[in-house]
Parts: sequence; structure tokens; C-alpha cells
Amino acid sequence: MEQHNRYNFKIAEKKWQSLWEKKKSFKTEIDRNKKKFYCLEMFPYPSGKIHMGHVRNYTIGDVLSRYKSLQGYNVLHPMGWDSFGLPAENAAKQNNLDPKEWTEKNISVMKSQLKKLGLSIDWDREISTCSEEYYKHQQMFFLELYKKGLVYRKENFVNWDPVDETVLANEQVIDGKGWRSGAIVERKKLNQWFFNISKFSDDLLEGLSELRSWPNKVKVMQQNWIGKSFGCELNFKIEGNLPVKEIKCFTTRPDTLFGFSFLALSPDHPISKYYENDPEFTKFKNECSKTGTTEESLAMAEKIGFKTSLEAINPLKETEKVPVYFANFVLMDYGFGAVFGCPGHDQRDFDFAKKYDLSIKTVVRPKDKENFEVKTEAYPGEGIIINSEILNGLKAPDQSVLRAIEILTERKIGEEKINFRLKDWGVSRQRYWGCPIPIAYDENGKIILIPEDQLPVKLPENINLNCKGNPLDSDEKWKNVEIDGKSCIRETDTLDTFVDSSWYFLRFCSPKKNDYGFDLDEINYWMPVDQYIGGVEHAILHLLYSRFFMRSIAFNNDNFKFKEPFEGLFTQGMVCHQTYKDENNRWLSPEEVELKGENYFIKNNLTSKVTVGPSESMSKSKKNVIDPENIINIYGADAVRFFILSDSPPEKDVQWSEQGMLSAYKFVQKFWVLHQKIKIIINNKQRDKEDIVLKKFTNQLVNKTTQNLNNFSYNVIIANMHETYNFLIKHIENKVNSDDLSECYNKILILFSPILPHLINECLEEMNYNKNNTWPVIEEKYLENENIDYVIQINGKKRSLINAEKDLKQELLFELVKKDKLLDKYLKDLSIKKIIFIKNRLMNILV
RNA sequence: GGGCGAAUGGCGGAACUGGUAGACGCGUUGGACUCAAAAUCCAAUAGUAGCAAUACUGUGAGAGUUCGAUUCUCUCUUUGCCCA
Repeated sequence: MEQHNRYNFKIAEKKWQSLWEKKKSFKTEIDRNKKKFYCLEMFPYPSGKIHMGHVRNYTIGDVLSRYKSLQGYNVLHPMGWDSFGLPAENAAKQNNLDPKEWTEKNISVMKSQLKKLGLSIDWDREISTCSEEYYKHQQMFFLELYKKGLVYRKENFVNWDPVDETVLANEQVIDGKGWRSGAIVERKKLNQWFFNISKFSDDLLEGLSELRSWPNKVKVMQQNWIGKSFGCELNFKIEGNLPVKEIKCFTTRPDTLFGFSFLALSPDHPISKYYENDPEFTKFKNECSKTGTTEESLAMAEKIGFKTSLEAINPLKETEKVPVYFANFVLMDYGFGAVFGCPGHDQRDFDFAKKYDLSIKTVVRPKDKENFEVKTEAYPGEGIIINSEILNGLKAPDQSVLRAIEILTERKIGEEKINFRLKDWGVSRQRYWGCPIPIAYDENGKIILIPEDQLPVKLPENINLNCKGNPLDSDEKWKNVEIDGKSCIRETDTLDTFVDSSWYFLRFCSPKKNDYGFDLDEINYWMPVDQYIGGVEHAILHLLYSRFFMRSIAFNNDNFKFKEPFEGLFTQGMVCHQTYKDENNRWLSPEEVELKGENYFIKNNLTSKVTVGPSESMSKSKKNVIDPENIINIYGADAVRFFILSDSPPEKDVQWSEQGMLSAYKFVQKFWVLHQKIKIIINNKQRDKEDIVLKKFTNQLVNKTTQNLNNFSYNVIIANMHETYNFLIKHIENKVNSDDLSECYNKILILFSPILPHLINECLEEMNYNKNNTWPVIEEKYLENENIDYVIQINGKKRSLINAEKDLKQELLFELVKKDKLLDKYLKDLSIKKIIFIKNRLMNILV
């Protein structure tokens, strides 16, 4: 092909991008005559550059947005920045910068990178959570929730890094050590702010059933996280030398009470106050505080206990007394900080009992084992209750739990109770780069709300970040404040960044509104988000927090027309790449290696072999990253969009492949050549009979593409695009009717436009097609075939195909079967036992 | 240990409510063009047997339902994710 005919993506992409920007093509406003569609992708953290995960995420969303607007929807497709958070603070510390400057620089880089992808985003709605403009409203929400009683302050345990003097999030604790300092993390009690998410436990759980287009997987994960459990609250009578009469405890297995052998209390249980002066207990408690606060670390840690002088009485067998321990595996904030130990049927209790030589009784046996006894490990499974007097013979746990609760209720020792695993959301962070909590304390430590007219509480600038602990805490000037003539001290904690992302989807609906975080009319029009797209790693926290936030804003307020923020959810898979290591076991980036024959070597160095590791999700630490901007510069945005959708279904992981990328680039080029050929034919005004074949193909394509878009089967759409190319390039070798070709080609271009917006707009423009394109309508008459390939099976095996007219009767088809030479040898000399005939499909002959 | 999902050629994957398994792409092989290479184009490409037509086997393993199973049911294996 001649040089001048090549498609120059650099020129074309730039041209369309600046045109879209100039004309504000994707600017959206409320239009009550149109159905709305709110398409939202999880907004990025401005870490520096975009990565392939972003490319995939935003391409998926962009294809959907463009498709929906071609279908006539009023599409809201905004973008913003989740711009508070730890990396900025750390980067600032390391490079002696201002987090704000660092963040803003990253935003401007990433914004220009996103624009190069050709996304149909309404940039007029851009927001950034670290702007005063945004966090001012967040502070107002905080106060609003406080007034509604949904925010409170209490002492709680945190992961404390004694070297950095800071609180760590659970995921920042690796093997019990701080991820930065490497110091052993301690549990420390701190005053923290909490959102009362547990108030909505049941509602959040119930609400899941309404989310019909969420992946089931995510709903199950949230369900487990909320962890509703049915059980019973018990009062154990206590004997001993302390003024303790009763201890409350929650259990889901009251039916195993006859296997009771110890009572375990959290080291933080109120009763611990009697042991405050006991040096042995202090030692034990210190030991416990070395274990983290996560359930997992508690489960992994060795079970240790401290024996008290108390004894608990078995409520179902009052002659039986068992010892009371403090134990490291009991959490104060679950149940009542006390569990009854039944070593026979709980592995944790079993380990503990073994260690302290406590009795182990078998009270459940598997159905099929008559003389079962617990010996080397606990038996937590189903079965029949034994050795339990009044409960004997009941099916465990279904019958026995209910019966046990009945008995305990009758005897007024306990009552039925529903317990949740979901804990209140601790939002305090001892960090600088976050939204300041709009609270101060007077001289007596009383909580003072910052008056609304003094919002936002701004972060101080030019702060020294290289101090130990929270920089805000050491800024005396900022900390001391006068409110209503009283001198107060500001709250120096900032809000968890998950708070920022819990309402940004509302802000996008009215991003410029100054007096409140959102405009009620606007959100009642736009919300809920029709399609939310992002990584599955946010399946629990971010999505649950957002669902909570929506409920807390709507708490005692009937003006919201929706309850759930995200109607539809799609979780895309990750982008993976092979990993490479050199002879010294150091990671190598794909640019540093070179393939020669079967083996990889370090580039320009054929003596140094490279070990190829498995393909894993791209990460800086493993160096298996491909820089999107670089790739866009080489192949163009359309080709990158095309490739990132092509190889795998979007919900699964995709392998980055150099060849695949190249093939996508070639497709763009090939299509341009095809376009030139089609253009000539159309301009020649060639007359011919109606092109039924082309019309049928096109209508089937419209049908398939529409369905595949609705199902997120984007990889199949790409396959269909290849097929379309293969079909057209052959088809136009024949004599073609120009009018029919033009009509069909216009439709095909529109079908392709969401995926290759620059190339297709270029083609549409060259053809002078109508600028206001709409999604093609299917002409049903071209979907139906009058001839069908009937599958002919003999004894269930395919033996022949017969092409015949549609709606053929069984007898007539059988006449054709008899004439079919291929079938002769199967039917000859054999009697036909039965014929199965499926209209318009197949005939199965049993002989 | 519990929950959810997955398993299809050398690779990524396709297959509507049970009805032609392997679309499409990558890779590989052969050919054309070229002094040569790249690019491009053409052809072949699940396995086994065969010159071929064709036959048999084949969707992780085993059973079941059915005229017919990648698809439905049960058991198992491997694997991924989440919770512990």
C-alpha cells in the first residue's frame, strides 16, 4: 500500500481529542426528556502516572458511555481524583516536598495521559478530594452525622508502630511488623472517632438482595463481612473471691454447653481491672498486645491464657464449675468479650484446653459413628447431640441450637440474640495529608463542633513532616484555636481516605455547588450510578462504606429517591505480565530483557540468562509493568483500547502481550485500507441488485454487538470486528451495490465507534455521514434466514448437513435425508427405530 | 477448615434457553512478493490412522439423566479468590 494511504493515528487522535475538548462534546446537563445513564469508574489515586489497570478500567467505562449515548441516553461520565492519602505524605517526606504540590503535579500528568486515551469524560465536573472546596463539604457531613448520633468518639485499640509513632492500617502490618519501619507492631489504646456503621448492619445486609446486577461474588463477600449470626446471650454465674456475680457471653452454639470446660475473657474485659496491680497479669497483657488486632493474626498466634481466681457455673448443670481465664484470642468488641470454651467442638478451644490441661468432652457425634470421641482435634461438624442429658439425640446444630435457646430462655439464663461481625468504622488517622476533623476540645476536654461558618478547617501549609508522629499534633499554631471566646485545641486526627470516596459520586452530580456537598434535585435525577466499574479489591470496604454513607445522609430525611448508590457493579480483572529475574534473583523489567530463540537474556548481553517467572498482575515491585503512555505513543490510543479489550473477558485477568498489541495496531491500519476501498466503491455510485448478503450480515452484527455490549462480552465484540473486516474485504471484491454498501457501512462504523473513537470518527467524517449518529436499529426481516443447515444425526452423531428451506416439515426433510448420499451407508440395511426432529435445527435418526 | 468460582488445541479464548465443539486472535508451518529482510498477501493448523475421501478419540477424572451433555445432577482432582 502506498505511503500516503497509511492512517496517521498521531494526527487523527490529536485532532479529535482537541475537537472534543474545544466543543465540550461530553459536557452533560440535566435533561428530563431523556433517560439518564450514570457511568462511573472508580476514580484514581494520583500516584504519578497511569498504569495499565487504569487503561483497562477506563476503556471499559468509556466504551459503555459512548454506546449508551449513541442509544440516546443522557450520559454522565465524570472523572476525579482520590487525592488524599499516605503515598503523598511519604513521597513528600522523602523528597522534601509539599504533599499538595506533589499531588497536583501528578494530577496534571495523569490527566493529560487520560486525555490521550480519548475518553468521553465531562472534565468540567472534575473534582479532587484534597481540595478545600471538596473537603469543606465532607466536614459539614461529619458534623451532620455527629448531630444525628452516627459519629462518636471512644477508646479503641490500634496497630501502633513504636518507631514511626503512628497508627497503621491492618494492611500495613506485615507479619506483625510495620511495613515501613519493620518494628514489631503493638496494640495501643487511643481515642478514636467512629462512624456508627453497625447501626445499619441489618439494612446493609438486606439491601444486598436488591442489587440484582452486582456480581454475586461481591454480595457474598459483603454478606460474610457483615457476618450476621444467630445465637444466644448467656449469663454465667460466677463464684470466687472478687465482687463479680455474672459474666455475659454470646454464643452461636448453646447446644454444646455440656461440653463447657472453661470461660475465656478478653484481656480488655472490664474484669481485668481487678488484676491491674498483678505483675503477672501485666506481663501477660503485654504479651497479648504483641499480637495484632486483626482476626487473622489472632487466629494464627499461639493461644495463651491467664488463669483467674474465678469459677463459672454451667447454667445447664449447676454442679459443674469451670475455671475462668483471660485469653489472647478473645476480642473485646465481638459479643461481650467473653466466650465459653467447648474444646470438643472448636479447634481454638481445643488448642487452649490442651495447653492448660482442661477437660475435653464430646457432645456431638457424626451421624454414622456410634462410639465417637474427640481425641486429636475438635469436631466442629454436624451430627447428633450426646452426653448432654436433655439435649441428647437432637440433630446438631439445626434442632439442638433452637432447643437449647428455648431451655435457656425458660430458665431465664439466656435469650436469643442476633450478633454481627461488622464493627463500627474507625475513621481517625494520625496523619497530615487527609481531611481535618472539624472538632476541637475545650479546657475540660469537652467536644466542641467547629461552627459551620468557620469551615473548612484547612490543613496548615509549610508544615514539617519529618517529625515523629502526627505533624498536625506538633503544629502548636494550628492546634490552638479560639471558638466563641474560649481557647480550644483542635482535633489533630484526619479522616480515613475511605471517607473521601464514600460520597464523591454525589459530588459529581453538582460539583460546583458551594453551600452543600450536593444538590438534591441533581442527585435525584442522576443517582443511583447505573454502572459502577472498578477493581474487585474494593468489593468490601469502599463499596460498603459508600452504601453506609448514603444511608447515613438519608437518615431522618425522606427527600432521597434512591437508597443504594450503585445500581450496577462490574469488577474488572487485572492486567498481568510475565516476570523476569536475573542470575542474582533481581527483578527485571520487560524492557531490560530480550528473547532469542527459546530463551530470554538481558538485552545486548547474550551470556546472561534470564529466568522467566509466572505471569502476575503488573506491579512496580516486580517490575513487570508496561507504561501506557509509551505504548499509546507507539501504537495510538485506539489500538491500545482495542487490545486491552481483546484477549480476555473484562471480568477476568488479561495477559499483556506484545504480539497481541501489535495485532491490534495492524487491525487499525488494515481497517483504514479497507475504508479507502469502500470509499471508492461508494463514490462510484455503482448500481446493482439489492445486497441481501451484506444487509443480513450487518443486521446480525448489530444484533450481536448490542447483546455483547449489554453483557460486557467486549472480547467477543473484538472477535466480531475481525470477522467483519474479513467479511468486508472479501465481499467488496464482488460487484457491490453502492447504496446498500453505504447504508451498511455507516451502521458498521457506528457499531465500532465506542471502541475505536478516533479512527471511526475519521472514517465517518470522510464519508460525510450524518454527524448526529444513533445506534442502528435492527431490521428483523434481515435477521431471519429462509434456508437453514439442518444437522442430520445418526444415533446422536452428526453425519451430514442438509441445506433446505426454513420451517420444513419432518416428512419433507426425511425425503431429503433418503436422497443424501453421505447417509446411504448408515441407513442401508438397517431399520429406523425412532426419529427425533427439532424444527429448524436437526433430525436425529435412531437405527 | 468454611464460602464462592474456574478447568475447552501450543497459548488467550468462543459456543443462544441441552442440539454442527474449537468462532476470532496469537503462535507455528508451508507458499507468493523481494537481491535480501521487514511489511503484506495466500494456504494449513485438536489428536491418532490414512496419499486421500474418511474413520475413531476428544471440553480436568469418574458416574448419572437424555435420542443427544462443554452446558443439567452427584462424587472426586487440581486451581484461583474471599473468610478463618
